[in-house]
This record gives sequence, C-alpha cells and structure tokens, in this order.
Amino acid sequence: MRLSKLFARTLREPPSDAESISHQLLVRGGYIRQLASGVFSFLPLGWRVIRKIEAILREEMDAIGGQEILMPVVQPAELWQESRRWYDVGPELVRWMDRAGHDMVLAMTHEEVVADLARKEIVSYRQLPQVVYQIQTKFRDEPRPRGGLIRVREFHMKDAYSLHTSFEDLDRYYPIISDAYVKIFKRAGLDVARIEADSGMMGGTSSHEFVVIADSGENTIVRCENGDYAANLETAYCASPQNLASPLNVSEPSLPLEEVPTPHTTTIDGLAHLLNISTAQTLKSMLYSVNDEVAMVVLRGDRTVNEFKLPKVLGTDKFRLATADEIRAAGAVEGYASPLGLRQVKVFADQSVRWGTRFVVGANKDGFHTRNAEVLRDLGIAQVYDLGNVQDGDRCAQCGGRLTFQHGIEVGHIFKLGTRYSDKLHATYLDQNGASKPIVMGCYGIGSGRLAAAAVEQHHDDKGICWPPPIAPYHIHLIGLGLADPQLRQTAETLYQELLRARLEVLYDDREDAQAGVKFNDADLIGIPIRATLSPRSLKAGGVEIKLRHEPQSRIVPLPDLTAALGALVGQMIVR
RNA sequence: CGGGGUGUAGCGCAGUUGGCAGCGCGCUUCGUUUGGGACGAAGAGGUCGGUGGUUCGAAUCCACCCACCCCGACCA
Repeated sequence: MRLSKLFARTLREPPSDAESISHQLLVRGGYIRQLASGVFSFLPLGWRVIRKIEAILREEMDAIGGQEILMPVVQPAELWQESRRWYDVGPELVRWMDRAGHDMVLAMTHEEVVADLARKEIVSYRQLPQVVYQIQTKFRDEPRPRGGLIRVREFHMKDAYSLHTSFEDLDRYYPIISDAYVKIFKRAGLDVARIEADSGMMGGTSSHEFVVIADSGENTIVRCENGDYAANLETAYCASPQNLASPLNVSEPSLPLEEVPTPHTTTIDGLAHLLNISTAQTLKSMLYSVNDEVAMVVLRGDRTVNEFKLPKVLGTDKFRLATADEIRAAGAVEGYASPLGLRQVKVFADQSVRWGTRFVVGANKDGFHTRNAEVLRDLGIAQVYDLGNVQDGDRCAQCGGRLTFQHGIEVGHIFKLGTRYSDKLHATYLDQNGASKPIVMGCYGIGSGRLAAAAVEQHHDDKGICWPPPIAPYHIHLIGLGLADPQLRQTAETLYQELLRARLEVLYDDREDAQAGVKFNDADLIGIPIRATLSPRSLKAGGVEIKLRHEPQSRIVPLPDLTAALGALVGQMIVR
C-alpha cells in the first residue's frame, strides 16, 4: 500500500476526548475514527489489524474442531422471551419494532440462536459434541462507553459455543478451549492472565476471564503474590475468616450489651472515631429490598459488600438497596440498623463477622449504638456466607500469601453455561437409551477490537505503537527519501514491486512532499515492526537501512539481499 | 441515572464592560530546503453544538435542549 494513497491520515495531536493511550494512538495513527459514543469506524490500517486478529482466531478455533457459522444480528423477541433474558436484561439490550409491529432485538450475544439451531439440528447423541463459532457484530447499549475501543457499544466478537451430552463432556472440553485461548493471546503477542470470574448475565456454573494487565483496565484483579490464585474482584474470595486483614481477638470474655448514645453518627467511620475503636470492631448492616421484602446484609465494619456475590445467597438478582421508608417499615433506623431485635428480617451475614467479638452495632434507635454484641448470642447469626469484597491485606485461601490488586482489560471470557439455555429453549437430544436429555452448553468470547486496543496498551512507547508482528497491519514500512530524484524514485519503485512479488506486506511511504522527519515520525506512530529506509545516504552506505520498531539500532542491507533478508525477518517474527 | 467538564476551521486552542471571527498545526499554489514533525510568499477553509429569549447589536448574558468526555452507579 502506498502511504500517499492511504484513506486516512495521521494526526500530530490526539483529539481532546481521547484519554487512554490506545485511544490516542489508534486515532493519531489513522486506525480508527469515532462516529458516536462507543461507535467507531475502522480505517484501512485498523481493519487490517482486526483481520489479522480474526485470522488467528479462525485458525485456532478450527484447530480445536470449531466450525464457523454466521448468525443474525437482528433477532425476534420471542427467542429472548423464551430464554427469559427479554425480561431479565436491562436497557443494554436494544429492542425495537419492525414495520409489521414485531418486537425485535439487536443481538448482544448469541446463546438463544445457538440453542435454537441446536434444537433444530441436533437430535441424537451421535451428533455431539459440537463446537460452532462466528465472528460477528454485537451491540450493547452500554451505560458508559469509555477508553476508545476498550469499552464500546458496537463491537466485533468471536463467540464460540460448544454443545455436549453431559457436564462431564463439557468439563473435558473446557480446558481445551482454555488452552486454545492461551495460544491465541500468545500468538497475538499479548501477555494475559487467566483468572476466575463472575458469570454475570450469562449465567452458568463456572467462568474464567483472560485479562491484559494495564492501568487503564477497568476490571480489578486480585492475585496472590505467590501466583497460585487469580480472580476478578467480583468473585475473589479469601475463604476462611483467618485470611481477612486485621483479625480480631476472639477469646475476649463476654460482656453484657450496653447502649451508648451516638448522636448524628450514621457512618462506620464516624462511629469508630467517636468511640475511639477500629472499624473492624463494628458491624455494618445494609438493608436491601429483595422481591418486596427487606433483607439485611451484615459485614464487619471494615469490609464492603460485593453485590456480585449476593444473588447466589439471596436466590435472585432482583435486589437493590432499601429506601429510607422501607428501612423504617422493617423496624430499623437508617444509620443505626443491625439485626438486634429484628427477628422478622432475614439476615445474611458475611464470614467476616465470625472473626471478632464484642462488636458495636446499631441499636435500631435513632442516635444509639450497642456495645458488646456477640454474633450468635445477640444477633442470632448461626450461618455465614462469602458476601464481601477482598481487600488490601487479605490472604490467599490457597497458600496464605498476600493478595495484591491490579487493573486489567478483559479480552476474553469463557463460561460453562450448562443447561440454562437448552432447558429454556428445549434443546434436547436422545441418548443411547432413547431418553431425551438437555444439551449441555459452553460459550466462549473474544472481542477483536478490544484485543487490538489491549495490544496497544501493552506495546507502545512515547513515539507511538509497537505492534506485535502477528497483528501489525503491515510487516514492513518502506520509506523512500529524496524521491524527487528520478533515479532514486525508480530504485524505490522497483524495490517496492519486488517486495510485493515476494508476498511481503509493505506500507510504502512514497510521498515526495514529506520531509524525512515527518516520515520517520509517522512510521514510529503507525508502529509497523520493520522499517526499511532507502535514501541517498543509505545507498552511499551500501544499500537499505533496516530498523526494528522496538530496537534503537539499525543496519544496512545491500539492495540485492534485501528481499531475502526482510523475508527471513518477517518469518522469524511471526512464527507460531 | 447521579456528580463534574467540554462544545469556536480537519486537529489543538484563545476569544469579558456585549461592538468586523482569531492563533498554532494541518490543507492548496509557487519557490527554497531535504535523515527525526523545515523556511518564505500567496491562499482556501466558520450555521461560534441547536432552539428560543434579552438587546440597536450576542461566540459572549438568560432559558431549554443536544452531543461528547471524565468519576461513580451499572455492565461480557
């Protein structure tokens, strides 16, 4: 491709609304342009990157038996009503009506259609297992798109779905897809961590995320310093109370309850300060409205609720913090709530309450707290759950190592769905005995645009992008300097044609009106792995100057050897 | 949805007692220059986000609306 003809141009300054480094560099380098919030066009360079990523995805999915299909973006509401997601998913699912008055949706993912295809195509255990995948546009009306391509509303995703006769077969397959994912990210030049994750709206029994560690990432990742545990904060746990930060003495003798006046003290911090105790010596009681009932979640005062963990314990994901009226109606007082004397309210206690005694709790009376409360004796809490967020200072459940926090960009996510969709849509098969059984499903996604953005986050310097060679838009950035000289121009043109004939991917900066500095800066910004410069100076030195994007030094290769040398370099860089 | 911010040329920005629409970069033409974002000369480019209002007069003051960004809520 000739740079003089490229349908894009580079920008010296990033647009002011580009915050993340990948957003800035992809826009400046002429890869993407924003059309609306969370909606982007891919210019030729950007689209080539996406297609490189897709090629890797296809190869690796095919290698594990995947069959590529293409499913519609536009889908009838009936399917989503069958799966219940029509009712369960919020406004991020775009719903619309066609001219005939049918409710329709824009696909945000394709489990329903896969299940629908499966119930039509799969009738016998002999046809299983199956793995299908597609690379397709998705639309999710995200509440807040951000970070350029990192969180968008319209995006491309490789989504794969596996169909099995049993959970055992799904369990057998799950590591295969997981390994394929590791391979995909490695081939794309990304350093990713595989972590335990929450399955969110997808449902299912188990899930893992693949995340690129980056400060601009929006997911918080909890990792053990010894490397034997890694999880999304949404799901991270530290198992037993002994692993919590600042454990308290549990062998103190019991004392009777004692009310203390605490006027205008409705926060844990305020309470701890007033009584001159640590926040860990208090209990925090949060009231939630769950299906028109009020439930109380109790944690040690220094811990915070993890609302991703609540559905499992509450038995529903339809809950929200209770309003002041609801709190009052339940017999509690906002800012002074606790399970004390509220036997009619369901109480769900976090495991953190176990490790400590003589807690200060709300007295359910305006302006008063109660000292010396014991979890079992006074609050009637016999059972505890894991309801809190892991926090700084907590210990790993596996080895007791210190848990650390990092940010990451989620580039892939795999789920064991089980029979959630096949049950709802009646996707069944006949087993050896002629019995009808639900098909067991898994689903596996990778966002290609987000992967590209994550690659830039991970591979750049102050001049621009440093693409991992396998996903670079071109392999060689050929720069001609002094092209006004007809003889040099001719040499450069011949060289360009020769490289093309050798099937090398070349971006040729053939501009006559751009200065050397401009061309070098554009090359650094665009970030193609190999730069080859033909100029009077390089010719005098004996040929063409070759420089790798991520290395400072260059070398001269004689013209006759150049094509072979570049071919070899490219070959080395993109080995699998 | 809550909080904060921005909207003036392709990009970055200035523009307060309300009085002719500006600067840098980029773009066009010509000349000089030619290995790390050159120089000179001459040009093109604007519904000042929109609507309504106040005013002799609005980019500027007021009201409403829209778009985009950031933090949070939410979310593969």
